[in-house]
Amino acid sequence: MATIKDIAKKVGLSVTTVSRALNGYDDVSEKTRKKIQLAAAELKYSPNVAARSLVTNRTQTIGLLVSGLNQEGAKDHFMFDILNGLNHKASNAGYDLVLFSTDSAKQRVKSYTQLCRERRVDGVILQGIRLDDPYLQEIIESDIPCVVIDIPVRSSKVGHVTTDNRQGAKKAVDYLLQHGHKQIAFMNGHGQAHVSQERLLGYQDALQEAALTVTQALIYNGEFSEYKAEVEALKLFKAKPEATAVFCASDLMALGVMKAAKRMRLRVPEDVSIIGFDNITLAEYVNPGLTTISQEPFQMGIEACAILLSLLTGEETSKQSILPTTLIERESVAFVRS
Amino acid sequence: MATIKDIAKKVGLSVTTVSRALNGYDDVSEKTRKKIQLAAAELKYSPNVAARSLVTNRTQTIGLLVSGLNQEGAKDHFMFDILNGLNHKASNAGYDLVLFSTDSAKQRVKSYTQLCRERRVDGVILQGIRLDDPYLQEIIESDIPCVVIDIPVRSSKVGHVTTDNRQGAKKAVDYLLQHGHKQIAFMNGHGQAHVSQERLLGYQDALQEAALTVTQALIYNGEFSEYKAEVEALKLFKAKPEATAVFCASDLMALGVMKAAKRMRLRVPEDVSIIGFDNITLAEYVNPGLTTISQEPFQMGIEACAILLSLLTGEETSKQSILPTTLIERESVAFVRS
DNA sequence: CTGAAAGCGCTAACAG
DNA sequence: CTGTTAGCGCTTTCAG
Repeated sequence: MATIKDIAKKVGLSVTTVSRALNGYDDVSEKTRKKIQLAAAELKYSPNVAARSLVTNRTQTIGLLVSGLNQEGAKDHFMFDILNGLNHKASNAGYDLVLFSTDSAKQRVKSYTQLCRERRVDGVILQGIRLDDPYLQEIIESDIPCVVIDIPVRSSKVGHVTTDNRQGAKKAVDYLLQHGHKQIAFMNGHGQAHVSQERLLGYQDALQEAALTVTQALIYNGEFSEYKAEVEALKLFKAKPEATAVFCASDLMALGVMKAAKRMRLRVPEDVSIIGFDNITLAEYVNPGLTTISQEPFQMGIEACAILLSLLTGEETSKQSILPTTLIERESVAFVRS
Repeated sequence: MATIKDIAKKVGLSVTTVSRALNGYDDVSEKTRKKIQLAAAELKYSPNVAARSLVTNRTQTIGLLVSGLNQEGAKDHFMFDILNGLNHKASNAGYDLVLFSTDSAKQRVKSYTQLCRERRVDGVILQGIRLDDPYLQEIIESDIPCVVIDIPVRSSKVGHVTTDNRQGAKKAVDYLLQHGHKQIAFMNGHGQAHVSQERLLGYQDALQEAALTVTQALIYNGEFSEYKAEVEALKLFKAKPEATAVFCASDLMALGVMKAAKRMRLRVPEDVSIIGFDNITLAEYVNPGLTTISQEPFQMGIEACAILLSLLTGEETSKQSILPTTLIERESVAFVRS
């Protein structure tokens, strides 16, 4: 593999000049630059980024640190869409993405900070991390520029991007309210997700605004899992047959709830209305079509990358971004039967 | 950021000893090793992989080179599943994944070989590359170990993994034949995909075995796009109303064909039977459920990584892997009306 | 406009 | 068991 030295030898110049010519410095005559570029091409030269970053201390690499990357993620394509947005923005800015995935097993070996330091990533984007994650605090407090998705953290070297979950949840419940529902159950995710906390607040906001009382017995946790939600919904439908609607904190869970309804011989939306959150692809294809609150993971990826990039350049911009939601009307919500 | 030198200074030993202690060489006393490890922890030392790879010439990094990574890919989660399998295997082997994504625009700037050389990836996995890709040949002929997905290449430093597409396609058409269909259309992808070529062969095999003639007028190309397939299917249904079944080279295209059928007021499966390929998540949720040939992208990722790893260690194993398919029966195929 | 020299952090002979 | 030395490929003062 040709090095800068080989080029220098070939054209009879010093490595310094070659380096500067190739990096576009203007203190080199166009004539020699041409000569050097030609030689570089002939030798099929590629710069060695390892050598470069050893001296510059920058790697032009962004880490993507994901917890719980697995096949489940194919159904809700949240992670994939974020990756896409990230990649889109990052590659345009000349950065490459390196993927760090962890799970509870691997965490014990290396902390997130370790992972990032070893690879000397210029910055990192965190996704799918729980609030009680043992390594979250450490990396936030480190000097590694990072932006975390769906956890509101605030510090000089940390940004975050999330969806307006509270508002989104309120929209969903308001919509149910407008359809005459008064006994509205809530299938939430779990307590260690910030989005769940927010969506719970939105649920409460809506009910309170409608002068309805929030009853704990109508709130379940489906752990963001389709199957778990189905199991919980079965309990719900048995314990609270008076519930005429359920707001689900994710579309995947909404699918689980629909399955439960079917098993209980409850028709959607005639007997029970269901509204989801996310607007995953399945929501559109499923029968009946799932009414839901859409969020934009692709855009989140874009924004996350933009914030990180500004963190890297030291540019003074907003370090947070909260994206709006929109209600997507389909067929899973109906007016309550009188 | 602490270096090996800082540790050496702190414990009063040479950098060599520190290096060897940390890398688990056995020619260092357990006592000094302990001391060094302690000092390393205290200084929050992380090895600098750039420096290391500069001398070892290995980066412990695998490149994943994808063409056409975009949001469409969320629906068929092929890429995501592969990524998952890859990541699973790679991270267990101590490799990190770096993502290179290209599209027709970016390709002109840097060849795949360039990309890989600069980052000095130890090996690379190629996915989503068309047969007529201008840079495919170059990287295959380079000395970079690589394994390509869904293109059969054979050379000492190149492996490949794919699905038994010909056999899979034959299964699909056989199944249609068993249901009495004789006028079977084929919605293929495009000519620059090896899988399309194979699936076409499988389609022909089945028809010939049944002593039916293959008529070009029943074969369309949907470019693996849902929308394009819908448009083409509309033409098909108009031009060839005698067709009672269509085999689609991807589930996504099958969905497009279903939409076209609906627009033509053709019922699936009563008026027209449809069978897909891939077994994407949607296939199960759609109505009617889509009968299809399943392949295992996650497993492909695993195998691809395994082959690459063996290429890296120079281990002598098979450099190719062809995965079997299975027929998934759902509701989109019926017996032909007599 | 060009070159010499130092050094980024690490590993790897080779001695002792 | 430990240390000396050289060098990976590159950028970056500092001189000329």
